[in-house]
Amino acid sequence: MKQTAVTPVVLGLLSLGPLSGYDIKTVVDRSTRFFWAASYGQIYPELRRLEDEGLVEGEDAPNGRRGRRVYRLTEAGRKALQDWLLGPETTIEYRDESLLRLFFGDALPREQALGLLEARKQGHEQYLEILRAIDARAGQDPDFVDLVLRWGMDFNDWGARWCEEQLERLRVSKAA
Amino acid sequence: MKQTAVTPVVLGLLSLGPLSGYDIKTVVDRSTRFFWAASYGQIYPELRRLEDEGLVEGEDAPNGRRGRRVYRLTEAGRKALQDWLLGPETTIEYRDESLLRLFFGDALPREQALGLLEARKQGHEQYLEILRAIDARAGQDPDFVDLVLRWGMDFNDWGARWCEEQLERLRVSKAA
DNA sequence: TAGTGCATGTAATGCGTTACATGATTTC
DNA sequence: GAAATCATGTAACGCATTACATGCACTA
Repeated sequence: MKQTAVTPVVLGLLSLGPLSGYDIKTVVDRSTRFFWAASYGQIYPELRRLEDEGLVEGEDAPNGRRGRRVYRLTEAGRKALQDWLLGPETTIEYRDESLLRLFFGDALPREQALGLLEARKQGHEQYLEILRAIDARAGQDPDFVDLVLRWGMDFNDWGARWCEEQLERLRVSKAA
Repeated sequence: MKQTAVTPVVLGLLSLGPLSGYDIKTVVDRSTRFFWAASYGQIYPELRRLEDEGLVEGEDAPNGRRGRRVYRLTEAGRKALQDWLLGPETTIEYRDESLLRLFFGDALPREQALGLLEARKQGHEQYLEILRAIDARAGQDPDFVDLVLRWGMDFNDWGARWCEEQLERLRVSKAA
């Protein structure tokens, strides 16, 4: 079975219930996009491909005259999702621009370099607020969906504290 | 000035001292690749582009008959790096496959889903070991290079603990 | 009736990785 | 003398994003 970056998201979201391509994009933008984005240009072709492979089944479900096609996971699709979940990890790729900046902080006067740390801290704090807002309106999400949201909040909380600690440490070592 | 993903790494690494394209790739693979990768296919064309723009200067420094070209940052290049360091953040894109798996953990029987968390924990532990090994042989790195390494170790330490805590919490809630 | 949201889809573009080619030098 | 490392470079490929096109339905 062919795998691209979008395959597991589509399969995974459909495991939570039937969705249209548009729905999938909407849900992605409200949830996984924080650690796994997907665009229309990937989603629609992928849905057709998965249907050809028998992993999902599409059904026309128009709203009045407006077309709409809803997909649901087949048994084979659920199996494929589980195989992926239990299989070996393939993609290990992070891109953290703020960390890259920090890494080159020595190219800046000390005060401005510390500003980079301060900015990172604020980034964490803002992120935490966004996630808290999502958390507040989150109803009864499945356990592991909830777990990942919790991770996001805990991580950003930790990250903000870490920056603060280092800021203090570096300010002291500068004074020394 | 044109910016691609590889621009800041090249400029940044050259700010620490003159390097060849090959050197840059080697250093990247030992340091930034954890949060910012780069390939030969990006590095070599980028060096020429940056030279055309006057941000770096290349000098032939062959070893015997074997060609070698070493680049150093110009004043304009240092300025460009600083501008980037202080400018607005552009790329915010994470890909965390392990988190994506966790997110869809509900599609698995409970025990196997908890295995996903356990696997993530082990991932953090292994990563931590790798970084500790780097830390041990790290000599006198610049402050902020050091800071980022420290971040990596602290983050993975935190991550492993977090997984452990959640594992305990979920095991209890299951028993309830 | 104008604007927003629903809904599907594709073409162009840009970019990064992979794989390959070439050859010198060092090390075992 | 074979293997690993140094060193540069490019072409092909795959993939994801962006932008665009189209049109219905609801609501202020």
